[in-house]
Amino acid sequence: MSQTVDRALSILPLLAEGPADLGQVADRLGVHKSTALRLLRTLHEHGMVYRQSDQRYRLGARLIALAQEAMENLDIREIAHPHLVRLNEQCGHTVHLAVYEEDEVLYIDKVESRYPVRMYSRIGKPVAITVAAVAKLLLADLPAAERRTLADKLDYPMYTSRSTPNAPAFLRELEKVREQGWATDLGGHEESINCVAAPIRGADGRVVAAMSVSAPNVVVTADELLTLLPLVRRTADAISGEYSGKTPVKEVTS
Amino acid sequence: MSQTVDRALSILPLLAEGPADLGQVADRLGVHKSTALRLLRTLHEHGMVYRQSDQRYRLGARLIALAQEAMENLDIREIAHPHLVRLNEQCGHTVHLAVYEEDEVLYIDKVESRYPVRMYSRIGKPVAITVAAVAKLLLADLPAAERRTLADKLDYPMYTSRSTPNAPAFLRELEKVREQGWATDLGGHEESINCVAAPIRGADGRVVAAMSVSAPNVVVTADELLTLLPLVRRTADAISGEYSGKTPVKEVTS
DNA sequence: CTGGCCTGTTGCATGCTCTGCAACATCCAT
DNA sequence: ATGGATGTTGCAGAGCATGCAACAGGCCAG
Repeated sequence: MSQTVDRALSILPLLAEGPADLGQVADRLGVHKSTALRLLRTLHEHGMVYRQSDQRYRLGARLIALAQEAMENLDIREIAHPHLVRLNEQCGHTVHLAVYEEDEVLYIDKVESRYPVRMYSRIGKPVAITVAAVAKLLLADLPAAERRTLADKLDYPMYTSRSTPNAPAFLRELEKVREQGWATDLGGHEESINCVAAPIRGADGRVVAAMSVSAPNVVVTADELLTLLPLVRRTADAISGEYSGKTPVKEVTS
Repeated sequence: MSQTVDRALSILPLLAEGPADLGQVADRLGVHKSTALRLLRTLHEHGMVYRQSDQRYRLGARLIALAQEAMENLDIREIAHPHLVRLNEQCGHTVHLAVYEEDEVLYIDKVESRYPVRMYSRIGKPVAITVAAVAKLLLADLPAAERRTLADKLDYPMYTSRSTPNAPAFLRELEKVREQGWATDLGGHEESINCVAAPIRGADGRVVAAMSVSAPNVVVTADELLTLLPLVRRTADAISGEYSGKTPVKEVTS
């Protein structure tokens, strides 16, 4: 809607791929160098980009700090965290918390496995949306029409032979997940890693977040992991209860 | 430099304080509601802000994802991480890695203490710049003029009775840190927590990052923690060596 | 040393694009 | 129903971003 801002913001994902110099930015934006320079300057003043010693630009520190504050403002996270920790203490595996927002699913919290083998994932990282158990739960709760639109828009990378191959298969899976009220990912993202996930619901019954327990085959088999399902669901329900019960009003001392 | 972008970006820190509605945003920007609306719409299209169910805006998921990528692009982090883990295995305490950028110091990596008592800090969180040991190291390396300018600009919150009280004291402390090549924070941020920190230097000898070991009084006394100094310095030097040695050129497959 | 080439920077005139206004829409509480 | 919130749209005017061209500075090769 606003051309200038639109262009400026387009610079950020571009720089996320790696540092770039003025010329490269101008080219990829399709604008004159001087225009790109002024946009970058403005971004710089706000700390959104940083100019490294070789004069190239990369994403700046303020961006990281803002994202940090953004995550701390998500109150599901605060409420859920102690529960996640407790679950981790009980089962020992990696526990994740994720939310859906505008065609993306993001991990917003994580408690590491106490086993030496850890999986690669990071808070803030977008989830493999077509295969992750938490993603299935979050998407399964969308209205059917929206689900279909989104499913068509997605790519279906074959991380492994058990990855969701295409939109129809994905929609069928979502329907199943929707009915059973929980989800799994059995080697769909990484061959040797399995997950069980359960939904966290708000007062109105809508899914506001999802949590999962993940473990590699070498630690527990998929079947053994599935025995944890009741525990995971109980934890998720406990969080749901607390989230719905407490006043969702946040007092911010500004 | 660019008014429109400037205004749009000003919205982000504003929303970081907490969700706000259109009117509040317009007021605090000093613009007409319709203007604020269009800016917010543009931010929304880029996923930088999110409109929650009560129509208020808050920071969006793309911001978090971008920050995530930004951190992954910092190569000091990749190089340092295994060293930090090893140090943590040796001493058991919380290990932090931080960088300075444009008047801010940020934690960019952390390995948690293996003791049950943990300290509150998060990756991406800005550091208490006037007291943290890592901050002192990073600032002590700036040119004297810049140091003075910055010191004047800062606030000096008295977190504890041992916090740095004002600019002159801070500059004196920086001078000392600069000469000795390491730094401590003995209860300057939280009464019962002490840190020892050492600098990580690039090929040109400039400090590019700083790392610290932190532990609460209840686990080890300040004196005991200080005995770890040689180990911390050795680790920092090892990282420095690897960072300088390797080709700093980053190949990006675009 | 000197010339060419590359990248980043500045001043300026043009006109596109952003702005504020006012009217409208919508919702809630009175 | 009626008033007053809040969010939204169309429009005309002008403020501001744009691209151009000229300049500055670094780097390499000759």
